[in-house]
Amino acid sequence: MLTADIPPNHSIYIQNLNERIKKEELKRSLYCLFSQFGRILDVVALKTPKLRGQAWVTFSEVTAAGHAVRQMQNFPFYDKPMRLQYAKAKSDCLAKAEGTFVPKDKKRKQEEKVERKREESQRPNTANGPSANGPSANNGVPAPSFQPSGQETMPPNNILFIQNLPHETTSMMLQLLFEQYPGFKEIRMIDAKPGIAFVEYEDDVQASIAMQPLQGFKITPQNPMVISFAKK
DNA sequence: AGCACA
Repeated sequence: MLTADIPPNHSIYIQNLNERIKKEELKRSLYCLFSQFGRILDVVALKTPKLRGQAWVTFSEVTAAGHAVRQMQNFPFYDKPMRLQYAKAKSDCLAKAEGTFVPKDKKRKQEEKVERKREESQRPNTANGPSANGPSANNGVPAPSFQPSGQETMPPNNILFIQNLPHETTSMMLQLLFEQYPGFKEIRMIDAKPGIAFVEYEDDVQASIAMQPLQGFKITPQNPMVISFAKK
């Protein structure tokens, strides 16, 4: 089994992410998407040359990470199928919580210990030449199946915007879910736009209270719903 | 492809 000889970990390692998405939006969207599996302790994404297109999501429970890796494999996210594995190392946030966190310079020393075997008198100048990566015009990738496109960062609103619903979803199904929370007013769906819905509450606070427990709720196994505040 | 915590 080539896929992963990596032992279970609280953190999952995600690759093949859309590199055009800004770091903060990416982290927000990953948080929304993965919170269905359990409590998320941290999301890490860097845009450095070596680390772009990748992210780590750390769960409070290893079992949550396991479910995430299996169920979200190849999930189309910003138009690209996610590749998921367990992370290879423990996340710093967890190590800090356990009090076993080793600051970075000490970590370096440990690595050097291993490298001492190959002690080289001098490093040949084979290091990275000037990067030949021009700003390649990211060949326009259109209309993904799941495109949060900044919605997560909307300010609170009494209307919620729901995405990634299976096309067979009815407003009655959604009502059963959303009316459990106080202040519920109505569901609005648009026949010409399957897969999305608007849910109205009396006020912003009630809307955000409903958003949290229903975030990532699955009407079918393939459709964790993605909830954000509607645009004003 | 690429396994970090700015």
